[in-house]
Amino acid sequence: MSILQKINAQLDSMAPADRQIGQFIIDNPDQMLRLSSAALAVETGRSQSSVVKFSQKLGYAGYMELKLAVSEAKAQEWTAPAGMIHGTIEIGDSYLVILQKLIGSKQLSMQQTVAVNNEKDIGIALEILRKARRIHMAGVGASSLVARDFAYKLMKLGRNVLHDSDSHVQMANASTLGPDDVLFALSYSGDSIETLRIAELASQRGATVIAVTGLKDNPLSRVANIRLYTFADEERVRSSSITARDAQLTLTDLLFILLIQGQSDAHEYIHNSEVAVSVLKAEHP
Amino acid sequence: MSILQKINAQLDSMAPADRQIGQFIIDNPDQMLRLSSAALAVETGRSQSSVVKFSQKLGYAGYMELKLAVSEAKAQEWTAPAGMIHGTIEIGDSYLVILQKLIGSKQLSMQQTVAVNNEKDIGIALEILRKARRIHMAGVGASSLVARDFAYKLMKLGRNVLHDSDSHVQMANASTLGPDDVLFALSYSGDSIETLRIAELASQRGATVIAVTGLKDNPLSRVANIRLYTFADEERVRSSSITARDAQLTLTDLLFILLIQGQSDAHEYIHNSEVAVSVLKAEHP
DNA sequence: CAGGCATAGAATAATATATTCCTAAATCAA
DNA sequence: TTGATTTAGGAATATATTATTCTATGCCTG
Repeated sequence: MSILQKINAQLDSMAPADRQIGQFIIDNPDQMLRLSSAALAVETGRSQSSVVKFSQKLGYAGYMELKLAVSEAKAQEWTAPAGMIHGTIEIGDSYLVILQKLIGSKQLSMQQTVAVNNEKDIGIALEILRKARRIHMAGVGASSLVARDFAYKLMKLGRNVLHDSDSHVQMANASTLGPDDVLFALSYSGDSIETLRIAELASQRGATVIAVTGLKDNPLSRVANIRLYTFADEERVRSSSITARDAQLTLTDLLFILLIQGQSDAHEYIHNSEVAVSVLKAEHP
Repeated sequence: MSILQKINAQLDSMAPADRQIGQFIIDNPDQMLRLSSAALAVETGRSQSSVVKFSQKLGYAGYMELKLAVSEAKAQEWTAPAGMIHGTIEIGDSYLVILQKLIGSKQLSMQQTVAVNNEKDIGIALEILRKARRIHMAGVGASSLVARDFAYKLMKLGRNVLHDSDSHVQMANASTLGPDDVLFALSYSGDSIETLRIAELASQRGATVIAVTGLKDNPLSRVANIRLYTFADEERVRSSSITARDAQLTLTDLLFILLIQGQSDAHEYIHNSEVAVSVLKAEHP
């Protein structure tokens, strides 16, 4: 939690002088960075000592430390954008605000997604993907596109991957899975009926099931042997699965990169696939 | 460019005292933030005044300003990760380093992509998409997935969109386009032969062509009426089109959000599509 | 209503920063 | 080579900033 948010949260339980100082900092963090404690006191109509005490009450050694904390918070704000930190994208929003909210929530989803999966689980999933005789990707709707993207990438590494956007075909394929095979199932809600049934079938047939779902408890991850999670910032970009898709892509990209790391001939494979595709490029660019 | 990089770049052309101070700051930025000018002088074996002068030579009013700049740079480092700022993901990299490099380059691509397209061009593209009788999406390989993702989204808004992953089908469809129609063509390189031919055909038939390509000059954007650009940080995540795809998605997501903003019944459409899909969800989650 | 307690400003002490000044070394010109 | 001139860089100092202590005031509680 950034210092600005922290101040904001505590604002109500503060004494008048502190509240006034805190409010000013929240409203004008940039200006505050250029003010000395005395100057800030003048701006807020309070005393210089109150400013210092304010800083100390927040747990900092003094005003200077507070300034550093604010500067840091400001710098991270472009990452998780300015002002209305928890705003949904609204009808009246300006172009710039929409931009910031969109980028901000995309970034948040990405960061949280890598944060909620610990290295150990990722490592286990990698090991399973490495050893798999055959990998089957399951996912419908938006998740189908992520499944396909991941499938393409694994194919580039020479892995034996199967994916079809038609869930009936997926189901038929799942019926051929065996103990050495892996089902990689994607569903943000974790309760898409087709994906769930496919996972159940794969599980019955002894295949290892890796489920990539949202954080809350869901049927799909209950079926799975390995559970990986995605975090989507639905708060800000409501009514579209943009961030859920970004989170899934972040996770599959990470797995892909890590697979490359562990496969010594990976770059060779990728190079070959690029050369092959380049035949289909225009000759004079 | 961050202040740490700037110092690093100028290091060679600095006088001994300044070089020593600069080196210390580059090596221990965290520590530096907690040191006073005098304390830093002791650490580096130089005088306090040299520290202040060092700050001023870099263009800051004084030591305090330099500290703020360093703090900011440090804070942004998690965004564009630590240390080897221009490193590709290497074989020996640790899990954390890979994570940082991956997230960092994803974020960079997103930020740069919104930065390279000015509001005016985006606005024109939106207007064209709004007025289009029919929108045809073209794109092969990884771009095909982005095209499909964007197509799904526009369908949710009730727009008349066409996409098929098979380039022959795309070409056949393009042959039916007319002056009121729009071809939305995606290709990072801008020289995928199929996409290019489809765009040429669409253009001949009088359709408006919107091209989404990388920044460098390319055949596809030359054919187009409207040129939008994507920025991919291929530097760090080499040998895969991860960031190029992220950039394309960022751009199409932005267009989608902006279309929603300008269409009063958009949320209704989306709501209806969600209700419709929810029939396919498991009943007891 | 007295005593304790919290608030907050004034005054002051302590620190930190910026400037000035000075010296020694380096560079340059004749 | 030598004297003039510049430059680097530290010591000293002036200034500014920050932190602490002290005190007045109001407020609550017993």
